[in-house]
Amino acid sequence: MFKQYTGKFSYPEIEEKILEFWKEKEIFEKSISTRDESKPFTFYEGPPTANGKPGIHHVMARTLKDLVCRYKTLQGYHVNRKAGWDTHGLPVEIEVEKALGIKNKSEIPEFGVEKYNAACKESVFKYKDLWEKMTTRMGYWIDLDSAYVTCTNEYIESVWWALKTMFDKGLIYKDYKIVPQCPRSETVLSSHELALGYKDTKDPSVYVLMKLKESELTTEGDTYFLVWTTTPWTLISNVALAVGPEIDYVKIKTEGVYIILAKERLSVLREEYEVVAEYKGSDLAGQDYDQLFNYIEPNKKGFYVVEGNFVSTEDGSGIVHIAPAFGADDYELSKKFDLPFMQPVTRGGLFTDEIIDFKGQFVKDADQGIILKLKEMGNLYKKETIVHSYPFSWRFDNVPVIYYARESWFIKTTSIADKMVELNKQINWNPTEVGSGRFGNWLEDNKDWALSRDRFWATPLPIWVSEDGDLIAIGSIEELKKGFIDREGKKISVADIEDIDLHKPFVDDVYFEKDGKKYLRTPELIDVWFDSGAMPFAQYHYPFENKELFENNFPSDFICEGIDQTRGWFYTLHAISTMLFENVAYKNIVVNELILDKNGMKMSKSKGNTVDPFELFDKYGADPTRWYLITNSPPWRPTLFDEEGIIEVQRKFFGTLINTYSFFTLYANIDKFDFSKDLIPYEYRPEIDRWIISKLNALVEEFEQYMDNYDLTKAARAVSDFTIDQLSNWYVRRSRRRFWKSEINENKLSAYQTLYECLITVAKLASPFAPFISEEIYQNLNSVTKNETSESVHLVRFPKVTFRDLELEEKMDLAQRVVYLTRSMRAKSNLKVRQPLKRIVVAIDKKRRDAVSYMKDVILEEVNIKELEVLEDDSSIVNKSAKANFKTIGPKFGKLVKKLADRIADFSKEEISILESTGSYNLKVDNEDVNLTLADVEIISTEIEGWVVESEEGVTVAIDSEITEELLAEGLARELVNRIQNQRKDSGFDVMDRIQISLNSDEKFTTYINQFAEYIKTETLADSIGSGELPNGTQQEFIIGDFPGILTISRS
RNA sequence: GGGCCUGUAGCUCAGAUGGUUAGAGCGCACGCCUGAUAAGCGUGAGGUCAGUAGUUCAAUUCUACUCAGGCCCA
Repeated sequence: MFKQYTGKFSYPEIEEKILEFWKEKEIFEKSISTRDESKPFTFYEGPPTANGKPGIHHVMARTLKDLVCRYKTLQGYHVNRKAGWDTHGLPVEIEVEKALGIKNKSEIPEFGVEKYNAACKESVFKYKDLWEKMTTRMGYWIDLDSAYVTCTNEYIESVWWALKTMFDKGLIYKDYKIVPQCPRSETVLSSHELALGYKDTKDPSVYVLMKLKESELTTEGDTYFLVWTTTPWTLISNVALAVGPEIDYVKIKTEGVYIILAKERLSVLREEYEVVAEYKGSDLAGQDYDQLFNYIEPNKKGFYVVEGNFVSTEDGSGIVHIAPAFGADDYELSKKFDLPFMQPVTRGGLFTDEIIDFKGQFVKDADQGIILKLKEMGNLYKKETIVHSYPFSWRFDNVPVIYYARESWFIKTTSIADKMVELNKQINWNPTEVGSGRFGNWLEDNKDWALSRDRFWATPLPIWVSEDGDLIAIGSIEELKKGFIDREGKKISVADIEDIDLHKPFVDDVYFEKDGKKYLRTPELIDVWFDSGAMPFAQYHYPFENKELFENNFPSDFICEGIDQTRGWFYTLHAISTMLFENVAYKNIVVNELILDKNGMKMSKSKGNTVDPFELFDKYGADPTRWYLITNSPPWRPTLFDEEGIIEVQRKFFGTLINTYSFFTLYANIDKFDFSKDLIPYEYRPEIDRWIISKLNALVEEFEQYMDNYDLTKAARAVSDFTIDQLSNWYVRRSRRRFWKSEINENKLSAYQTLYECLITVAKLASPFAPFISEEIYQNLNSVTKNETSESVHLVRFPKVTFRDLELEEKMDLAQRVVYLTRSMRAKSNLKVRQPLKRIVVAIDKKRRDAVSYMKDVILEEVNIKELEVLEDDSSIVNKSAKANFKTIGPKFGKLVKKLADRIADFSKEEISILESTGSYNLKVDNEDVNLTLADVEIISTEIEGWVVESEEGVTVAIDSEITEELLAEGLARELVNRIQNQRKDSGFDVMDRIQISLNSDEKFTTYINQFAEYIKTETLADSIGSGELPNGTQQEFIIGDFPGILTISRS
């Protein structure tokens, strides 16, 4: 017996049961072990940080990853799926600091770095259970047991190997980097933290005059550059001025002096002025000016004008003051022009002693004093206050963030930028625009990777420095063992220590001795992005172990993550692979966008619009949730999440699929169909069976193309459309009768075999997307037939295309069109389908005429009409009209198109018939000869004289609505059958029960009915129709047409 | 400020290598069907294809700009 569903179909219950089945039978393991290792499909899992709760967007990404891997498995690939956890980094530290009540970075050494890092490690796994639970529950198949973890010694060792390799290639160097930092805690802020702290604040807006040195620009008299800043304290460190090379500047005369500023910024001047000269920015470059403050003696040449393409004329004066220690653009320019570097400010934001007037003052507090000083010096042109958005430390109220140059280690990615751009072209990006746009531009505009971080919980930078600045890099534990640690005044070899931990503080205590010099570790850690970018090899502890395994699995065939990873994981994978292996890290990539709430807002805890995946799974099941996420919109478009959508998916696709399955089992169980009989060759099956099999194979073809193209949304939609429109609404509906007819013959067997094949194939195609329900259907079907050798739908081979009949598909398509037209006409003229009608007439072009005749029986049965007539070509009663085919006449006739189209629309019957019979027609438009062929014109039959018609795409249908006595009788009989059937059901009779019918109505009605007594009996499984009393019968009154009556039925 | 994406019916989304009638589902109104039935089908209402300009015989589609939303980076 096939399993039947009575009552409610509980998705979560079934899914839980399937999960147990998978676990018990080790289906996931088998999905890998049954595949040939020599045909690998490599997938890399981007490691999530497990210290936050998983959300709906994780379900999205994981569904995508899962379904591609499952699909490739069906295709016979060996798909290793190793999970991974990202465990290092600032987000972890922040969580821990909160938990421990640490407010300031400097408190951490007091607290104890060892204890602190232990807390970090623990915190990372806080939500690991929840993550694993979600992963399992949603059916994401990934090997959690062998997951790589970035904070293990093995993993770090591989990362060290990579760093040393780069170091040896000369790719790692030390330089300054401008970072936003909280002066109170002396902590560098990540961009995320920075974003937390923006608020509107009042700042001085100061215009300063800087005097030009004598040159051809100063011939008229004293000349000044007008310079604008909102951070007066940085003026002390000014070393240059920047202008936009293409920007127009003017020299004006005002208040007895000459001032240079951007032409577009003249409005900032406080007095009347007179323009005396104009320059391009490039003309000003190189002009020297006087140093504004003389606290610091420059160590090289500065104080001249340089070109900077970041200069704008949106605000200020169009001349930007440059202080390399306090701005990223500034610093970059200073490198380019070899400008002096002045940093008279401590990390805590206090002026150093050399600034005698302001020493010890917090820079922001010194602003007012500096402005006063400028006024005294006569260099202050104008002072205002502005309100603008400026970042503050999120840790402390009212502590402004200071941009500050700090020493940092860099990787020279610019030296391999060209290679990265070139390799990027080999990657199949989905969607393509991310690869060429967002990612491509990022590569083109490559800057060296700022590698180091001044924190505690991350991979230590394995570089040791001697007193005189010599560097050595350590690339393995083996090498580390050559170092020493001093414990309790004794020098111990690292090789003698058992519990080596490649983290702080252990590695900080290790030192090396070489050529009489002592090397100490540089205190920095590395960017946690380096960890994840190293996963292709670090996950296998390469090159220390698994050499072959790594080589066979590099590069990966497929990765998939959110768009926010563009400059994160996508980049670090690419950069590291390019540097170490001169190869791409991934060949195909699917990028998914964010999931927004139904109003298009970003989901966040503070807005309370987040969605708990577990709730969805419990309410609707994982499959409907997965299906919804994939089919709703392509993954690379922002998805508006709406629970209603899941309900709809559940009802429409899954509901229909299960309904179709239930229909099959209802009759298959009655007839004990178990597929034990031989397969009937497709050629010998009835038309409708051949048709649906052909459509099914078309689906398989289409599906495979979409999937191979990573068009996952389209693939799933195709499965859904087939199931609902073709399989359920046409095939099953058309074939119902064949299933419930009692005798078992070849025809019925064919119906079973056909529907069975459709169901099991749909289950296979849907299985990557909806792994649970497809498994359920597969198991139900196969447990009876044992037709398939695979233990699970996820172990089968992808279906092969076995049978197509394109001609038949086209014919059925046409038949469907005629049927839909006819139904629509019935609806409009209020002619119920149960009332048989005499005749329909179809007018259609010659080519398709035979096809309609051929499909006659299907059409007639479906619309309950007795005859179908296809009008012949020369039929005088068909009116035709012509329409221009713009696609062909456009290129041919160009400007004539409009007039020609009007002319064609006005074609007479005669003109159309000439064109139809000879295949061409000559005419003149605007005195130009025009030769039309049949292809240039679309000819449509628009009406048939004396009939009501409906037409669509060249198919015109007319209906003969005359109802004869006999047709009326048949219609009444059908109505009666309908009532009897309903009553059977209401009375709780079984489908197979035979019944007796008693009918009491007027004589005329009985006469009509008696003409169709046999028909009624067959349809309703009745042994007799009479008018006598029926004991134990159920009764109902009815009105059919104009006839009232009483109907009684009882079981025979 | 820069880069990228998006804007089509009340809602969620298709679509068009540029071709004259822009589709589907949901929702709404009306009707139908039903031995798959807490389903299904049809009909109808509902659109300046965000706006402006350009290219073209022809633009919702291509180009430029503008506006709105989103993401990433400054």
